[in-house]
Amino acid sequence: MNKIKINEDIDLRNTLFSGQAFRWYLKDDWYYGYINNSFIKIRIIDKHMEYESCMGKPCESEIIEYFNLKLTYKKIFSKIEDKYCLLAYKELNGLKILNQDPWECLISFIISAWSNVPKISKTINDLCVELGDKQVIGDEIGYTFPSPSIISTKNEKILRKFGLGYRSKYVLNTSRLLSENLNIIYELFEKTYDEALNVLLEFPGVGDKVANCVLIYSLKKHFAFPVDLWVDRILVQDYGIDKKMPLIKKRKWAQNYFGDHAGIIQHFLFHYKRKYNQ
DNA sequence: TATCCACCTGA
DNA sequence: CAGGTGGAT
Repeated sequence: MNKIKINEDIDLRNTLFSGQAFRWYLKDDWYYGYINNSFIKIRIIDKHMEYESCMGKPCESEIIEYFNLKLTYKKIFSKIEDKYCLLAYKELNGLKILNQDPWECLISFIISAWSNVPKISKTINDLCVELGDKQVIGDEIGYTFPSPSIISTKNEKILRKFGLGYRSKYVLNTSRLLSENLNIIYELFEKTYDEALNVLLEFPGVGDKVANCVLIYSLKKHFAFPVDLWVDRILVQDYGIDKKMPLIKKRKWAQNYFGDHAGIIQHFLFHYKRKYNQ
């Protein structure tokens, strides 16, 4: 059994089921999912993460990167005085913001538009089962997330069968744009938040919310701040922001208020609101 | 620039 | 009605 020593607390349930990733599931005390598009099972026992993957992928360094284990949350929140942030941090200790694969993340959040977590997960899973490659760990079967060139060979009608609905043409056209050169999104790691945001907004089905999700959940832009329905409620109900304020203004207000790690704070507030508040 | 609404689908 | 976007006004 492979093991990684864990220094900070990790809460796998809150981390993997807080709406930032959609393909993890729990079975027999193990969490099954994908890191860099490779099937893996993990669990935490006595300050160690135990894992089993297929043929050495993902490797230890990829897992550490995926869970952002080098980032010290305590340090980030020690500079925060806001009471809601501190409450969410206290209640959700061990929640991590993941570094997912940007391509899968981009398509997943395009699919997430005006939907709900169970349906998003089902749709993505159907897509992978139909178009991805099979991977096996023990008795469990997994499927990789299909590449842009594979999705590009399909048409809107086929994608609708997977339950994508009107998002089908967004997924198809975004895939087509990236099928020639997927590097366009991996190059965003090197770009600033604003530059990367503007590149993402060019893709069909990607607005300010989806782009900011991709930036915070896969491209390590901690300043990114997705304003969805729940975060909007938080800003209006808890921070007294005018409900009528346009979405982008709300986002900028929050980034200014919360600072460099606004996106990380956002995820704590978001998950806390969903879990404990109405 | 700011508001309005169609767009798939399943609970 | 649900974790938006794009197009029109």
